[in-house]
Amino acid sequence: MNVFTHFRGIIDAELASLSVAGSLPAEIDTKNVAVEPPRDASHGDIATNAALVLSKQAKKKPRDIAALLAPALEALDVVDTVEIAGPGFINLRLSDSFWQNQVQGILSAGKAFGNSRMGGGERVNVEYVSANPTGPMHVGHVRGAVFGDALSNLLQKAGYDVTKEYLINDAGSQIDVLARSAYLRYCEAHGRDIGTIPEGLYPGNYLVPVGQALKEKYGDQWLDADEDVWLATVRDEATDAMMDMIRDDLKLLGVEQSVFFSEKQLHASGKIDEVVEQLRARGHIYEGVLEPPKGQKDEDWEPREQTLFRATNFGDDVDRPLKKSNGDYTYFGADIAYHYDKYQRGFKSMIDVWGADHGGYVKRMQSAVKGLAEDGELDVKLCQLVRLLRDGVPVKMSKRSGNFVTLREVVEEVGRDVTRFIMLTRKNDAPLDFDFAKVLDQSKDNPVFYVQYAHARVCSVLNKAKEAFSGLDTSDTSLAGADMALVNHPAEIAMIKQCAAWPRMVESAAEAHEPHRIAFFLYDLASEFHTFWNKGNDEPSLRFIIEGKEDLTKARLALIRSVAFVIASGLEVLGVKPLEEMR
RNA sequence: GGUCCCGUAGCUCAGUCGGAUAGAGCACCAGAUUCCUAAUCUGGGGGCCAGUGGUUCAAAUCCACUCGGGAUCACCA
Repeated sequence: MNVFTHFRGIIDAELASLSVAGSLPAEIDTKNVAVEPPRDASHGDIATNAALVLSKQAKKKPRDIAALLAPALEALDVVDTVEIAGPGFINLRLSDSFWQNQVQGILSAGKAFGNSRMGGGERVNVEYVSANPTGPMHVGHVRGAVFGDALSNLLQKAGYDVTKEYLINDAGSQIDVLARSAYLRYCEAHGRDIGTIPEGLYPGNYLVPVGQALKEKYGDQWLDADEDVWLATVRDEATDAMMDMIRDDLKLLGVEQSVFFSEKQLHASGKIDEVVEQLRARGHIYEGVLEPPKGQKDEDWEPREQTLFRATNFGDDVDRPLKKSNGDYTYFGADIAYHYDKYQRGFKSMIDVWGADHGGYVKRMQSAVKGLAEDGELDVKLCQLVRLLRDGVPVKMSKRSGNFVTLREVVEEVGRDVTRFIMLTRKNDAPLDFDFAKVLDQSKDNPVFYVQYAHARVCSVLNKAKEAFSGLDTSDTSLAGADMALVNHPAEIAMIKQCAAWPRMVESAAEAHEPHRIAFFLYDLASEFHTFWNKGNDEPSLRFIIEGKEDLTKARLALIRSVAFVIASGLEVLGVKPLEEMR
């Protein structure tokens, strides 16, 4: 249960009955009322600004409203004290027994603790990665992949019905380049000397096996043939091969999307025409000439009449072209149709995860969604660059020479779990440093290690306890029956409170579409746990296993088992496996 | 020139729908060590939240402008 929404319900009910009693106006708007943990723990466990928010509506002083509300809250069994503080905050302090009782709930929920119904089963589409199928995944793709995946998991946990999706950009001119590059390798497979790969084609060795496969499947029929003979087939074959490779790479990272949507199919199905006509019918499209961009001299710029979408009607800066000079649709044109397709498939809520270099594209896409469907919602999350380092020294990469670090290399060197966790240790729109040495460091400076270590320590204590008390049942159901009243040290209660904050964390992170908050929360929780552990060094009576006191030991085991469940629950969102022992 | 993102302790960064005395890690300073895993621990100093103005009972948070850093700007995706 989410402690704060629980009390929110109680406070709302009390406000309503004050309305009925005439102490507050009949119609009150409580949507800005917050029931949350106070920033300063000395203010208690739960704080509400209700009196402040309602002051103007009720035409009463905040502290007077607080005084109306306080008695009913004071009357609750689980509330120890109620105080009216500062300008009119109401601070509640809950009884130890209330917190102690939370442990049982956590143990019975297990890793499902924190699951929320906030989303109400609403369908959400999260599109991420969508790397061009022209080569293997490289580090630049990793962050978006991990972010999108964790965000999807997070939304799922918060009660949304999430579809993880990938758009295959298999229609653009880069696919022709891919096909020509693969064709060269096909010639090479037939023993031709291809020399150095010409500028503008993909030089990577990963196309060698594709050339081989083409040779085996199609023989020598295309040698010395015109491009229009083989291009279409090689395009398809090469794209398929690249997508297989990309799916394998993603699998290494633990990313498995359920829908792979082909841009080419979008063109072929006539969907784009359909959507453009629909926009035209709504008056969002016209033929016109754009102003040249200011401040930047572009020699090639020439005024030209083209098909434009009135993005400016929806907050964009200029209207955007839907067709290229050769009559083909622009990527934007196709993308509008793609988003409309998602909408028609039942996703009113869509999230796109892009690299930060696509930031200039956000407004026009959101404009298009608004232009097509008033109730459609598109949130675009931009992921900033990852700086790869090795012992503090930047790793040099050059895309031109094909010398980039691949996703596979990263995952094979440091592991999936470490890669995923580190990618979420920064806000998505802030740049992130990824140091091969530091992420494997086994010290508290490394958040992955620190969190994993906390989980492993709990597992280790549970094992030790079975040795200390022969026949002790440490199963979750047994621990759930422990006498939690024995766990009453302030540090223990604080530990429970932090675990109990987990459901609220899930909801707020999901609402903000910010999975990194989970990583920070886990770090804080682990930190609290380690600190508690260390207290046992100074004060042996605070250790988890107390010889001769089986009931107390069991209660403490129940507590730390809860901590482990919350950590496991959080790691699951991040797509990281909790460790039962280190190394 | 337009647009978007960023600017918080010496460094790297958190900061929830606007909420009470702005937090953490590193670094620095001072202590601790027979201990369930020392793969260290405890405590301390350190801030004009880039700046100015505005909205509000209340602003790091919202709005406007300025400064500084990055990204991007029809016919690529």
